[in-house]
Amino acid sequence: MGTSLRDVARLAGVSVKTVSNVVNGYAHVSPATRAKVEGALSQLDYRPNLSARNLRQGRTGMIALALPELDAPYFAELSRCVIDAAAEHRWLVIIEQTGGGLERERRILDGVRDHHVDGLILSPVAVGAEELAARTDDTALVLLGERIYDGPADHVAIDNVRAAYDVTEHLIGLGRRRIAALGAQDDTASGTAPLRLAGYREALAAHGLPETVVKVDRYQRAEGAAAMTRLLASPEPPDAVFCFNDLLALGAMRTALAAGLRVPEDVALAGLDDIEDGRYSTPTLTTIAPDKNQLARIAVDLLKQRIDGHTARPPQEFTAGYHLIARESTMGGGLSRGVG
Amino acid sequence: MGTSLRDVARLAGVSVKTVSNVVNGYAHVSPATRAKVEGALSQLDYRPNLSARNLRQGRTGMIALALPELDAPYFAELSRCVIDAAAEHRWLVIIEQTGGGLERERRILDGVRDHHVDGLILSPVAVGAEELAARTDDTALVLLGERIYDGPADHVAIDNVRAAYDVTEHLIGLGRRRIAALGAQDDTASGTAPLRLAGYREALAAHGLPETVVKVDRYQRAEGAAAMTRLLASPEPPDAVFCFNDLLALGAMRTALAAGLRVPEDVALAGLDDIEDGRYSTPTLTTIAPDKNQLARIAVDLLKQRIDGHTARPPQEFTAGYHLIARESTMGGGLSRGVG
DNA sequence: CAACGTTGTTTCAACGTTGTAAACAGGTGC
DNA sequence: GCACCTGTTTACAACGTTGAAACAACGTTG
Repeated sequence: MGTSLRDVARLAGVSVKTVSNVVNGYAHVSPATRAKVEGALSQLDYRPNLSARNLRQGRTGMIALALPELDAPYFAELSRCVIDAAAEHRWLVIIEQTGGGLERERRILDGVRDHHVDGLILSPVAVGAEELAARTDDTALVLLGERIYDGPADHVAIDNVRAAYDVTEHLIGLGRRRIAALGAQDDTASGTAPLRLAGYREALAAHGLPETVVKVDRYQRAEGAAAMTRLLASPEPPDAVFCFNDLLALGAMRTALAAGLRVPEDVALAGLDDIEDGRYSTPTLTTIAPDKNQLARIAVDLLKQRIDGHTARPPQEFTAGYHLIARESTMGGGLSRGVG
Repeated sequence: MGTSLRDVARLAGVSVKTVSNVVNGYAHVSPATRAKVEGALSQLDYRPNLSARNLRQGRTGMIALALPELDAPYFAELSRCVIDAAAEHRWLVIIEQTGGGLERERRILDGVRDHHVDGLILSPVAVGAEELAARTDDTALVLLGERIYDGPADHVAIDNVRAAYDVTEHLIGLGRRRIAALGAQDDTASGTAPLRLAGYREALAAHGLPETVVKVDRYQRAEGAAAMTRLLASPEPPDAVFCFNDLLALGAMRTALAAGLRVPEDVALAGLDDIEDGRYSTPTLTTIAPDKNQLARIAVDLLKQRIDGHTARPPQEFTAGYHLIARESTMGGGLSRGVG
């Protein structure tokens, strides 16, 4: 359908390969022919056929980004960063949604060849280290956002243990003593939940405080709301809750306010992710802000290295930065409270 | 790199084309050879090379979805629906972010051929009807979510005028009399803003009520917050505000609560989009819920028709359903109020 | 001036797939 | 035995591109 090199070559009166050379910026083309060819190129409005180019070169110029759900704000924001970072390498990004399920994560790991992307950035939830090690596909792979010990692939994340420690210590520093953790998960070996839990425990232990842990199935508002209901029903409700992500925190906040509690006076709340919602909730949400752009950039750059063939290098761990943002849900100063 | 038809053919002792026939489910293959070939296929774990197939067939099996920003919750949720709907046709989706800018929208319209996607679903913001009509690319195109009059492409959206009318009437029905509209835009001919404004005006006119209109540049929380500040500073502040999308409403809510107002007692707020955030804000947000799945499905199906060659059909308009969800930000019953 | 390197251009083959058309086998009917 | 089906399989070419190698024209060097 579109114009091909053949058409351009015919019009310019040169060979197909010469046109190809001009298109690809090959050095040794005489100014005269180059001018001729470029004239023909723009006259016919030539666009290279990527399928053909990819077939010839064995590359597709596309990478896949597989994450649990696009409509979780954290992942949407992260996706945006990845797409932007990939654009710098002239890569297109195909987004796959795993739903956090083992079955679909497996299918994606296994089916990368189907789509013929050059590489895959996976934000794993269910899949574990041995699964990963056993995969037959040798497409470049980078893991994003979870820690899989001794995994067979490069990995980027923030230091989840330290981040959780920092949040907990922030709450302790504000004088809170009954600090609950909301967001633990049924003991999956992988995942960030155990790491965040570890950081929380370390901080409490360092100050000799007791721990309260509430589990959830998924990191969604509804789960946060439900878990908070359980917490408030306990004989000694917490005076602070560290939620393992912002969505849980926003759900918990909804429950607390609806129950007539003041946030943070009666109960302080903190999350992790720094999604935009938390900047506009009432009260605004204290959180850990991972450097999403850095995460995305490192992931993309690592993938690029793998794809370009530096595959000899053993899998490595990379850590992106984060910082604590103290807002009204712990510091107060906001004007919200429940109707007592 | 991967196994090709050639390898499978060699192993099965048949021709390449026979393997191709088996892979593609061609009817006239004897059970014996089919069995042989299928054995070889699974033994070698064959996966078709999409680049080659696409080159041969002139199709890529991918569509592009171009929208302003992936990290606006409405678009993230919509993307999810589009990806799911596209998956039913075995299409992959490449997401392009326009930032709502004219320049990038133009580049995408013009550059579709670069990526060699089979079709494009565009959620236009800046680009107008005449731009669209002038485009040289003949790739299948469906417009999503905005109304471009007499556009040269199929178009899907909800009935924005009626939706805005419904929200406004909802507010009137609750006894509000000073109802402001938040979210008008500098007179761009295209876009949904004029439509929503029209619906708002119709409803007010039907009840002989005065109008107050506040403009914003972008549909983001921060703009909603700022615009609300301006509204509250006026001599006669509104007792209800219809925000043209949920993000604006959440920003406005933040400002109202921070100013010590009770929502909805002092000022009722309504939005449009039904993003998840609004179900967990305090108070929860009254809104119009467009049927996002239906929007996505219609858009994808239309694109499929265009791609499959029913191009003779003139461009059409399609309307997806919506419904009003009355929540605490207008109905009350929530427990949130500012500190008076 | 012969051998050689450089620059500019072309020819050729191949990437993996599938549509077309043709070849082939095994019938049936006459 | 021949023409004629139907079902099954194959050879060939082509999609648009680019690496490798070949070639021609020229300037440099020994």
